[in-house]
Amino acid sequence: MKKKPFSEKTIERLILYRRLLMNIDPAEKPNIYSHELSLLTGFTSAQIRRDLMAIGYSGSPVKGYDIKKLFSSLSDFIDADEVQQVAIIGLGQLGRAIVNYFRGRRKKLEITVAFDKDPNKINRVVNGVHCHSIDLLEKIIAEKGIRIAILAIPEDQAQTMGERLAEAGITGILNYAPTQLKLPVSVYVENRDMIMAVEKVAYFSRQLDVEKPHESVS
Amino acid sequence: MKKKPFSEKTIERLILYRRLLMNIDPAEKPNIYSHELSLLTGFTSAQIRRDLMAIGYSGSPVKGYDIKKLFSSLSDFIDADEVQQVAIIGLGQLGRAIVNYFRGRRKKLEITVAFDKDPNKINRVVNGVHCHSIDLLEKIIAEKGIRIAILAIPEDQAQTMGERLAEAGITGILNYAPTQLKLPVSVYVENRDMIMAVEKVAYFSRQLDVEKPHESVS
DNA sequence: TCATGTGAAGACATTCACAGCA
DNA sequence: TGCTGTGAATGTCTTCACATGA
Repeated sequence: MKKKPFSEKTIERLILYRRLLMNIDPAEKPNIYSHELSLLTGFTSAQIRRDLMAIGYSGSPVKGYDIKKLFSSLSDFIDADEVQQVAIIGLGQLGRAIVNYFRGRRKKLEITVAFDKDPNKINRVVNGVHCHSIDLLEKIIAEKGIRIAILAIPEDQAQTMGERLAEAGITGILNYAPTQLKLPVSVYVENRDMIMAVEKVAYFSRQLDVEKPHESVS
Repeated sequence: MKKKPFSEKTIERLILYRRLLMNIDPAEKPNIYSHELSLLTGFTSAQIRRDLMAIGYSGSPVKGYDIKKLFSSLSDFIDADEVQQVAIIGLGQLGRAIVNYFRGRRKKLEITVAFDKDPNKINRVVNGVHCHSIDLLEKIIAEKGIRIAILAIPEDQAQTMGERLAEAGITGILNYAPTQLKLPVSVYVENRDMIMAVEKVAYFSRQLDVEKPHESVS
């Protein structure tokens, strides 16, 4: 009856566990211990046991976790039953890179349509995805029942486009524009500003340098 | 004497505050209150006051925060004194998109060199950045004293390249490959796997849909 | 009056440490 | 013996709520 929602951090870890398990052949290695997952992920083994407990998966004290079953439990939890369609807005260099990189990587997620305003792209297939005029956004999203969008457009258009997406029925946005979208709480927004990411890395890199200025004298 | 380190989340917020202030003309609007920043960011005003307190900036109870001074305090905190150079590894579609997007956006951060193994790119200027052979990685990073790298290469090469970077003196890596890099703690790694990001958005989007299935009956 | 700065409380997340089991 | 599952403890982050000051 009581379903306490999972935190963003927990979800990220669960997604990571699954990705790591993908690289293991269950025929070669059928089981895995929490301390092994700890080595692979960098999280503590207690953390991992708690996460797996949270999705209701149980291992065996003798064999650890059954990789095949754990993988499938994680997938049941992470994925929807049906394939979730994703729309990408903006087929500039970044948009095309994302489409390219994404295609075929996940069974239950598919970028099925793109939107752009460049006439050279409209009604053409770019990197395997059909590109429509941005004018048809609302119509096509409604027709296809799409709920997820990736925003890869310049910042000055991001807020307006975010609003259009929300209005069109999108409930999840992955935003690559360096803009803090102001949208109703009924839309989940994940920001991936690259500049901020570099700034953050630069900051922490610098902290490490300060602690241990030159490793020249080893 | 005691400097308790800033958390990643705090740093992210500080970077965001600065970015938002960039969009405000101090001539038009010289001051800003914490509750105004709260509206812009979505964080509570108490949170914002604490963050600004943490970097030692004080506002006035009457006028709030002086935008010009706050901006400069934030910059002093976030930025290094000198320009920090950044190397990008991999000039595929994603790498070029990043370079393109990044150039000239921040005064104290500059992508000064790229590496690739494609002979068609080596020794050419791509999107304004000189591309070197990956064979020269260690040499050029040492010569230029670069400490920050962006990894935009396929996952099967990411771990090896991460190790080379660490060995070459890099202390901060922004990793776009879907790989959990195993590197010494003396290197700060920020992962930006796009697939994981989409999976996360898909998950939370779905949670919202479940709570409020169809907004058709408005 | 209304905003800042902040001690204290509260919420949330992680780790400890051990019972229980095969 | 050596793991999982988990109550309890600890640690971290966020918010509350109010003293203070113009």
